[in-house]
Amino acid sequence: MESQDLRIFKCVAETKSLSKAAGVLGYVQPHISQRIKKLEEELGIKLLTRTNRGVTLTDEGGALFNYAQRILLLMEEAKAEVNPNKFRRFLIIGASQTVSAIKIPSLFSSFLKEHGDIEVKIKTDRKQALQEMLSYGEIDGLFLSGTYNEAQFERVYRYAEKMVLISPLYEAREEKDQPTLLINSDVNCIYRNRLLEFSKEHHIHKASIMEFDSLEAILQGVRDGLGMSVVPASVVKSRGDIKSIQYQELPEDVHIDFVVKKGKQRSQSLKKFSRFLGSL
Amino acid sequence: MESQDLRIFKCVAETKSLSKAAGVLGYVQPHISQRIKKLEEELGIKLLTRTNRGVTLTDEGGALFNYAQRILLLMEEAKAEVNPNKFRRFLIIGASQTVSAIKIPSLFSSFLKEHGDIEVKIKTDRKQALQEMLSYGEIDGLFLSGTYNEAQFERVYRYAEKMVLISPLYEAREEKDQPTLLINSDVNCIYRNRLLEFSKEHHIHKASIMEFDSLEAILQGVRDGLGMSVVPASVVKSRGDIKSIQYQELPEDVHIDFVVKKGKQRSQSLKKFSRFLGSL
DNA sequence: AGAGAGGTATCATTTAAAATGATATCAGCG
DNA sequence: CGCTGATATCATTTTAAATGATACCTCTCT
Repeated sequence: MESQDLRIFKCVAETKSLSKAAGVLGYVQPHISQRIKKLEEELGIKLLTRTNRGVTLTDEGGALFNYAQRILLLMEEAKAEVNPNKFRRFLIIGASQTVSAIKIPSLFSSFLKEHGDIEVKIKTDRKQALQEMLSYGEIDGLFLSGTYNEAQFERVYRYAEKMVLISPLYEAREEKDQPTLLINSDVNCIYRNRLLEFSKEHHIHKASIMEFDSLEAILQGVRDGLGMSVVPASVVKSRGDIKSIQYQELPEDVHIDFVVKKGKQRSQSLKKFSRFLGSL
Repeated sequence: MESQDLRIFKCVAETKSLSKAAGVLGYVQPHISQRIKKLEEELGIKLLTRTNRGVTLTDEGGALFNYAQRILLLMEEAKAEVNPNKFRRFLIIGASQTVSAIKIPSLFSSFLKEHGDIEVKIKTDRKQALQEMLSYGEIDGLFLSGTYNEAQFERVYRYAEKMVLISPLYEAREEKDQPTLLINSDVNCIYRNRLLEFSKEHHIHKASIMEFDSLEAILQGVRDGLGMSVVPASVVKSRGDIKSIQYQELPEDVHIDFVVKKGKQRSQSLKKFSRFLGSL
């Protein structure tokens, strides 16, 4: 009985299927079938009852499953103990408010479904501060948009997001010559810059500007008729805000990049996360 | 990192030597060297410091050693839990008083040096009773001498032992026509029978007979001048009894056999014990 | 009843890893 | 200096893992 047998068996127990387990582990189904068979022969006991729609654990299989979990966890722990830098099981990922608010929650929830043993922390800060953290190794990776220090960082994933210009509904709108611009206080924020650009394009010169450091505050400001802003499309689309806010899609996409430090040894967890992003 | 790597590493840590570990595990030395090297590369850390006379653990190696012990123990536990009959880690061995007194202690002490995880119990009883126990599966194996039920049992090991006729020193001897015979109360005891045979050979017909069920009692009886007996040579040789007892080696050896039940599935522990006996 | 979907089992074959054998290297010791 | 007793390297063999093709079973849908 090798630890690999336990990994395979654990996966079979969890998926309740030889073929599903094969899929998850990246093997071909007959291999799983044979490994389990061999394990059963070695232990001298049936671990699974095979049915035409999957398998279920026998009592002994259940007992082995418990042990398998404990043993495999201990092996992970051992690796983490011996070389914490390489095998630690948590990730610290940086992201701006706008990115973290929208994409991150769903992203990590599906990541964690596959890798339940990895802990994830999100650090939200200004783009510049986050880059410094990544540079000093305080965080493992960083979601950002726009330019970044390409000498130091390396992009491992990119996705595109629509931007929308949001403004108050007519009823809520305050009466003024020029609208107020509600922007993020981070001077590197791509949405902030897009809004300022937009105001130039439309010759809104004397607009008053309010800075916020939270996305929620900006949205509430728009709802209350305070002024207009630019945010990721998914912010308004994923909420009930469609009724309380008027929005208009901007023609170009914003690209969100996930970058890591160049040259640095990547932890197992970071590798898994990168692989996960690549598989999307 | 596979469990096999941990087994190898554990053995290296215990023997403090790659070549010794290779010997113990039945591998060739370069293989151990490569496995450890690969493990170190995988973990990204040195586990051993190599010297010209063996190896010592680094701090990280020590940490891994702790985990390895726990993990491997858990794996043994898992097997024992899933199929207790096959993987239980204790043996119950039967032996007559005469055998158990002499050979067993040293035998098991060296067996346990190699297999510290196996528990051993010795059951001492009459030869017939022990054979019944073996037949009913109450014991795993049995040391005996002379004939046994060959249809049911199978010999896996045999060793020869000298017999000695012991008698009191001249000073202690009681004055009688015929000596008293001190014999084991087990009618199947080979020493008992040898003594009775001896007495016939020497035409000692009217000897009085005393039966004892303990070897110690017989020895003490001889010391006290009560009479003569036949015991394994090692009994008198391994003690300080050479001065208090007079002895004479008998010409033929007695053969002690270790037998197990035919056809029965042998537990891992029993297999290990048989292999150990074979290696003597 | 027949065809298809979705699962497991079997088996011959390929591929990768374990294990070996021969040999090199290094340090200590008489 | 040459021997001993240890580890390292490397080409080779042997063994085990993994695959691909295919068979088989049972349930479902038409």
